[in-house]
Amino acid sequence: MNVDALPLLATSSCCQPLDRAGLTDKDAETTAAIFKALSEPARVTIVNLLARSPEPVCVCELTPALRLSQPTVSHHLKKLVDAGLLHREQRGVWAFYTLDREALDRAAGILQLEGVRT
Amino acid sequence: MNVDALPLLATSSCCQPLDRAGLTDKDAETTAAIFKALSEPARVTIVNLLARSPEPVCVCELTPALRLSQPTVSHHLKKLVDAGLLHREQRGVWAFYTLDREALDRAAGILQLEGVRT
DNA sequence: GACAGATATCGACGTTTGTCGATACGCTTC
DNA sequence: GAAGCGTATCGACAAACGTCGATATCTGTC
Repeated sequence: MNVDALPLLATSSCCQPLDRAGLTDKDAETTAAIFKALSEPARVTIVNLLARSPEPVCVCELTPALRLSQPTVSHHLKKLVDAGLLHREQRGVWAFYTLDREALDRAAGILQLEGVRT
Repeated sequence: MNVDALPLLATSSCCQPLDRAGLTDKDAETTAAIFKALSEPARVTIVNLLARSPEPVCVCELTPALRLSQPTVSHHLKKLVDAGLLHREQRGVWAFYTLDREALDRAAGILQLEGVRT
């Protein structure tokens, strides 16, 4: 199986807590790439808009909300899809995007350490 | 109170779930900045090393582990401190760093949506 | 107070990234 | 199949970033 072809958040080693032992260079790279997807204000806003909608959201609705050009919005959407956080769905000429809430959950899991808390 | 002078993860509006309404441009910027701190493999490795240690860790221990130059490691540590994820402690000539586990928890909270799950 | 060692800051460099205009692609309709 | 529309890709550019060598700063020691 070609892991590199999958969205980051679908790979097997992507979502282990940050306090696990034996973190390889590749693991660190994968984890960093996931958070890099969320490291731009425009992409945070996209996730926010999708998180608040129970239905898939059209690009034609995202573009004016972000006040960015259409190619730039498309660029950010691709980054989020590549990271595994969003799903794309074609409806006629329109493209609709959905937030993968489970993927977001798994990303949160990376930040939840296993150690006993006081 | 000058919020800008505080570590990101200590500001009041930093850690609200990503599905809340009324996300401003500034909120998106703050949230993105937090994840940007975790968007580099070297910094992920630093957090991993600190998460696995119950004691503060010396820079002199981090530098060889990261296989990066001392100025570069210092640079990454500063980024993580500025984000509010790490604390710095001076012990003689040595600098020790500690992971702020509560800050990491709050960062995880951003990714945990409040909506009812199916 | 001069010295030695650990860490932070500075300056410079190449790479990556966000942004946009222009253009290509895919779908629907006539 | 031609035209129109929504979206993705391409090419270019400026800004941001990671990296390192050189240097400054701070601390403890003699």
